[in-house]
Amino acid sequence: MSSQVVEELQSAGLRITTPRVKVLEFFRSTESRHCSAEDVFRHLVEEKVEIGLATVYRVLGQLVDAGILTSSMLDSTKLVYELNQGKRHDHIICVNCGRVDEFSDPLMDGRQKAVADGLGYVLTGHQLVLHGYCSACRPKPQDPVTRKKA
Amino acid sequence: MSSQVVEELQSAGLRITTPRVKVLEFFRSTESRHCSAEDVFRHLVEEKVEIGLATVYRVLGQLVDAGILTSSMLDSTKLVYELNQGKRHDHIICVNCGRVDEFSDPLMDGRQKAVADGLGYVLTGHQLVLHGYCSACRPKPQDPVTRKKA
DNA sequence: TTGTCTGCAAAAGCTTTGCATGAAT
DNA sequence: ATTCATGCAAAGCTTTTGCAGACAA
Repeated sequence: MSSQVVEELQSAGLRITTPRVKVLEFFRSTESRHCSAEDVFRHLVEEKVEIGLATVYRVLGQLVDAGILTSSMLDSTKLVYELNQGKRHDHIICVNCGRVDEFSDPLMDGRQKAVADGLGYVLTGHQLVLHGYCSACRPKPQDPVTRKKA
Repeated sequence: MSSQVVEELQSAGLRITTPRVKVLEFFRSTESRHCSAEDVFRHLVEEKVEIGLATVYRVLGQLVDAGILTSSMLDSTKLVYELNQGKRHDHIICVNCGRVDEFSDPLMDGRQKAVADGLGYVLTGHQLVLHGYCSACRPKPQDPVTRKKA
């Protein structure tokens, strides 16, 4: 049980409990940055951690409140959580394979602020997800289907 | 029963039924452009229309498929529907009073495409909602709370 | 008539909550 | 010893689906 994780929980004012440690360790160890509550739950159950789904939801909420995780609605059906690495970002998701990439673009932020201003609003935040075909899924020039006959 | 609505349904290839007519007439008559299924259902029930919530959902889906309505997730808990007035747009919602405004900004679209390109994606769509304080809800210069003492 | 639609009730999918037990400090 | 957290089951919300009866064309 990583002491880094323990310290992180303590400085967030959270008691050290198995569910909290395991959930946070999971995020620190997994390749897949974006996980739903169900994803986390299944992973932990596979690792023989005794935990309830309701607890996973509760812990995820606490970690978000503590600023350790962030959550976002990537697909309009469920929340996904990821480690908060400081820099705010938005997501782009491949409509074919589900791959998710992150980005942050000051010029886009500027446009959002300008649009809000123009409508008399003081911008406080936004929710943005781009959809498209990632480089692996989009038709390529040398693709048989799209290549023109000689 | 408006013949305009009837024609609209017919050219969409939909049979003329009471639920379809009533739902569409509701959108053509209401001030509030953005309504959830529940909103539509309650309004119709108040007007003594005999209709089931499941039917409202089915009809809304059909009208969206027909391009007569569009739907969007403004608050991450439920879909809202609105008349499709041709021009694509995004929304900005007041975090205080819930007011919704619409906008469309070519420069912002340009940034989205540029960002997608930069990540190797072919952009196909997006989901965007801005959040902020509308002109009525934001602190104004002459506001007692914010005005500096002389 | 015939194929489609409706209403109702039940179910599905994600998330939250009530409650008694159990663990952390 | 207290206080807080957990697990389970039940409930909440939005949306979908199964089905028998009802309706449009």
